[in-house]
Amino acid sequence: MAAFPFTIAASDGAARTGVLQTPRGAIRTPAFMPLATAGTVKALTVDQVIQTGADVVLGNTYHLMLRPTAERIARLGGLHRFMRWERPILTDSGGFQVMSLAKISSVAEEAVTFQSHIDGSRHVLTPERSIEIQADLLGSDVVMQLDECVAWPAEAARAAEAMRLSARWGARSKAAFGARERQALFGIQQGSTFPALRRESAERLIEIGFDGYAIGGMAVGETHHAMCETLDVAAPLLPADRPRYLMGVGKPIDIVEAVARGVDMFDCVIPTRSGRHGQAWTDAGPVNLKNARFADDPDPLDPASDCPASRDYSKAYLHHLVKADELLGQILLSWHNVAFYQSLMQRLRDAITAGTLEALRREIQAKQGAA
RNA sequence: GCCGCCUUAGCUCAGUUGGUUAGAGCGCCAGAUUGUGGCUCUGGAGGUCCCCCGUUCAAUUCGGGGAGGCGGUA
Repeated sequence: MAAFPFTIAASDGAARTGVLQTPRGAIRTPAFMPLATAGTVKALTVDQVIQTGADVVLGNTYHLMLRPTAERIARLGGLHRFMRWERPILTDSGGFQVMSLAKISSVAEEAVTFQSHIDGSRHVLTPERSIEIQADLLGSDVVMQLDECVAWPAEAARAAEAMRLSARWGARSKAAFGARERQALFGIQQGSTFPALRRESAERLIEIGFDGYAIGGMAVGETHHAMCETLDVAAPLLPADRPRYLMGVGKPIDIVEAVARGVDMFDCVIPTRSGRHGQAWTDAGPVNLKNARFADDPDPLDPASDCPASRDYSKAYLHHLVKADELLGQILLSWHNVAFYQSLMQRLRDAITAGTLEALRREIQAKQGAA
């Protein structure tokens, strides 16, 4: 397969900054991918997402295969045209959502079967079908292999079983994906918090050979400390010349610590979901705009921001919108949060280039550490 | 004027066959949320049970009077 060029422009300790070049545009790393689960970054227009500085968004096999179905999206010209996002899209394989969302699911060697959370209908997802949906029907730029993600905490034997199944599914995914010029396939490391399992997983994935390597099985309930300890082991096991993607992470403090350990890509529900629930992420940590103390606060969230949502609306107004359950409250806070996360990534990239990551890390630890 | 019904938390209402700290929903005040069910969950504060008198060991509950509200009727 033709790997997307990944150029590392600067390093600072284990951290690195660079560009993953795709046919639909550059992804500046470290990168944060807002979630466009159902073909939309919830509450935001494509223009707003672009304004925040996002290079890539994440779409979801599980949701889109159920509604409106992958075949319909294919008939309508693929996911990019469907949602009017012409930049890169990374799609998740559906494995995680089957675990976390489906009413009933069972995992077998051949496939995972589950019942839709939407209407209870039964579905079967194989590694090959997940590749077909992502690569052929949705037209994803970065395709993720189907994997099995175990909940935390996990017994070592259970984690090993899921890790090895994920590796076998990785091989099947690679075979189904074949050689493609304009799309990339990422493998997913599993193994919970067990160093030996992370090592075995990495070895199996590298033997198969992927365009990028994800660290899965994190952000499933483990502590920040446990995540950092796992990353200490897991990240260096993955090829340094390929992008490393930590799936589902996280809070600003999580992202900073992962970047310092050599991770290049992230996705997380936090900025958009917490925005819809009245929470704004700021340099001083998360604030809940529902709190009565903002009722008379005339200042914006961040007067120095380029984002209109951060700069032009008072906290008193945002408080009112959230309390009144107005749609604009969800829109403005989602917009602000996605912009804040993109700003954070830009600061990380700049700090790595300047060799000052440690200072930024300490600053964010001090301000966001308790969050 | 007369008849009937009603008055319990900020709001809408349960309830107490008379018996320790009187409840719910919503609202309010906070918290949770990590490869998104626009879902949801968890705490907390808040009451002169309309007022007065009486009966009773004990009244938000029973009786009488009063005040306010709603409906009907002259």
